[in-house]
Amino acid sequence: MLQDRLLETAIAQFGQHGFEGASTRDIASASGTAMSSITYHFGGKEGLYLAAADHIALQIREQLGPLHDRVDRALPLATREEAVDLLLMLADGFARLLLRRESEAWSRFIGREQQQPTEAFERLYQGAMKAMIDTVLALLARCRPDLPETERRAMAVLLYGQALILRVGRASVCRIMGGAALNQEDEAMLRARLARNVRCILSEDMDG
Amino acid sequence: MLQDRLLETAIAQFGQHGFEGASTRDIASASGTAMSSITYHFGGKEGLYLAAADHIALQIREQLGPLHDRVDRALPLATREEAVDLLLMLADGFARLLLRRESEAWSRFIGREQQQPTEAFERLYQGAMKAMIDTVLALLARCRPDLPETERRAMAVLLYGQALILRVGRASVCRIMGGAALNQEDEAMLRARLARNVRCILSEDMDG
DNA sequence: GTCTATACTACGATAGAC
DNA sequence: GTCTATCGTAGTATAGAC
Repeated sequence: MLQDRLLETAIAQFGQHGFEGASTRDIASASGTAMSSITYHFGGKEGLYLAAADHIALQIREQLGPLHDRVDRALPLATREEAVDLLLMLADGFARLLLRRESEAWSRFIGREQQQPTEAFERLYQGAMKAMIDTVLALLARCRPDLPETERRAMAVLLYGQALILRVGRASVCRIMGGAALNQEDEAMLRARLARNVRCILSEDMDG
Repeated sequence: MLQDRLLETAIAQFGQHGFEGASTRDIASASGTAMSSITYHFGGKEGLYLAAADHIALQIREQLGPLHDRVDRALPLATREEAVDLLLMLADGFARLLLRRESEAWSRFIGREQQQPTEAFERLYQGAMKAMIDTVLALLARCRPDLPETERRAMAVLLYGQALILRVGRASVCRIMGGAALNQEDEAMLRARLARNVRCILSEDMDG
């Protein structure tokens, strides 16, 4: 489908060069069509950009939806220990997603929006991120009822950062791990260490 | 100084719009000069970009240098507990830097280079990041001699992520904390929680 | 629906006046 | 050193053919 091809190309190009750096001519020709198709289907460059954001939100929902649903269903009846396990599952699912090559294109797109939010960020947030964050906060409330709400929110932020760095700071991550790219063992170790961190933080001495 | 004014403007504009999105005309006029000054002083757009990267590395060294030196000097004689405290100091210094408004401009610049490394990343890494990472790894070796080297590197990555999210994922951080911007209490809580996470991870049960 | 042709704007580089 | 003027290229948008 022409529209989908344009969207995929747009995500890659906008992610790589930014909104202003990407050119509609290039996006169109890389999709095997003429530039004016973009005007026709999306109304222009900006319409294409927003449609790309919606497309990304949809992809993320498709990727994490099943896992997310499973966690949401299990949450109401979960004990504290089960909630810890659910959060570990969710964190690992997210980490796996961010380590996959396929996430590179759209994560660049999101990365730009994080630092420079436009209307597209609102679509990404409402379309994909909000539900996930709410679930994480609910899980944290179950795991650490001893902490004030604000501190649990801070925990969610820092947890999010530990996963996000795997994609957003990839250049540094490779340097720190000591190679040009991440190999299988690096990825396994990062995921394992993330799990240990989460477990450790969630089971921290509750007098604290 | 005209050069410095151009560099400051360039960091802001390159960070905001990317290399291709930023225009030398705009950078020049925002610096109160003509575009051809860029050609004269930096040889062109690319020269300005690389000089901007060097300028950022210098700024970071100036900001974190004193703290970093203090830690480096204390490290050789530090006990495990003292090493934990040194790492906490370093992490908090980094977090404070990333929470400051001034870090916004150059962090956007670095953020782009992280996902799309060019020669500028090499300069940033060699000029500012490498020394910091080495110190963190040395501190981790002191704190957690029980862990294999690779796992300590993974720890460094995840620690780095927890600080970096404060700047790089700011839009999400604000949403999670529940406001349009971070207020004093949010920042204090994020820093406190980061410290608790670090202490918790470093003092984790050493059986493994 | 998709393409070609064209209009208009803005870009970076460069030459030359001061 | 800094500015103005100009050149060639590349950007988006749009009208109209098919």
